[in-house]
Amino acid sequence: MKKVIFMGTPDFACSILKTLLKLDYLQVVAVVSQPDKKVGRKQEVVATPVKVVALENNIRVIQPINIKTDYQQVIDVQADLVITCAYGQIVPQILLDAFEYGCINVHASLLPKHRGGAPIHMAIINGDSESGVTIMRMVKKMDAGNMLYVKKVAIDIEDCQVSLHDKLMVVGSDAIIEFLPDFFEGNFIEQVQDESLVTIASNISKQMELINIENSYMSVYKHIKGLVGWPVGFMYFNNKKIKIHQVSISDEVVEGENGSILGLFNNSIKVIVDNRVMLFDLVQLEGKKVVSGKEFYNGLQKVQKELKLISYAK
RNA sequence: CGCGAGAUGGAGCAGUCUGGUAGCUCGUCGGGCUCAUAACCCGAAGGUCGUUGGUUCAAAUCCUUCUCUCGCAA
Repeated sequence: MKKVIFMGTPDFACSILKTLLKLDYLQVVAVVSQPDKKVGRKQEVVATPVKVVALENNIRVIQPINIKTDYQQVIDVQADLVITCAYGQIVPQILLDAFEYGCINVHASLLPKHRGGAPIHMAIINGDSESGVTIMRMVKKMDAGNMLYVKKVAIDIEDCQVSLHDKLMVVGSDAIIEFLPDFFEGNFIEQVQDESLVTIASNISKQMELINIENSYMSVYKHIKGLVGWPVGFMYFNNKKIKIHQVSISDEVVEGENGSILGLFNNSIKVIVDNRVMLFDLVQLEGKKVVSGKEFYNGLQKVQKELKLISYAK
């Protein structure tokens, strides 16, 4: 029975943790997660998803403020292996060296592409045709360690950040199940990452949430799709922010200014992008709830229907 | 007490500044028309304008209490 420490924070990491809990040849002896944070307008203190799962399973939870200095209690746990997945802090070298089997990480991209904190978002925004999960050794440099196991998945045209996230949760769990037995046996190959192919998927910045409607059709579409769920891309309409929560493509070709609203198709508004029709299915005006394109359109005054969706304020 | 927006028939909104007839785009129901579209035409039902109290001859509208929703910031 191997003793494992799991380190992770968001929902994505939960599925990995749950998978580990099902394996009978190892025991999760502790879980490390980010400190509870104040969230939302009311600033309520909320536990991380991984912490919630750990507590449900009566596993000890360690939440270092800064693991760079606050690592001793993790070492004291005395485990054989550390598995991390979207933990959110840089793990110091002393921890990387502290365990017999070392530290391995489950990363939601096909390394060396999309190293960093937002690999799923960037895979969609980039228009990639495939993604996957890479299990790798951890080194000091972020997501740069040797690759141990890769499992791919195709990205469909309709895939958004949320659907790819869900796919990768399944793939990640499968990868763990397939890989770990061989890993403990020493039956695996380490592959060095090709540094010339590295791309960085840093966390989504404020600026990246603004959709530039002047870009090409597919890049606008993929940009919106990549931000679905969180943080959700936006434009401006009538001098207010409008978030685009869901979008579809259409083959209809039209001439006209970008952002013009042509009317409705089913429950979506038809918007001109790059001389083609794009369907905005779910939108949300600043201060309002999420509504279908149809509901949004019904609420517009006659003059407002002449207004355009634009990518700059005023 | 972090900043801000909002609550109006079943849905989404206007009307509030400048108090005085409940409005728009849909949906629903009834009827008509029809080989096109988000179909079209005629008619109908449906709202104590979120909650409390106040000002006034008169409050959706002005002041006030509370509740809930959402955007931003974290």
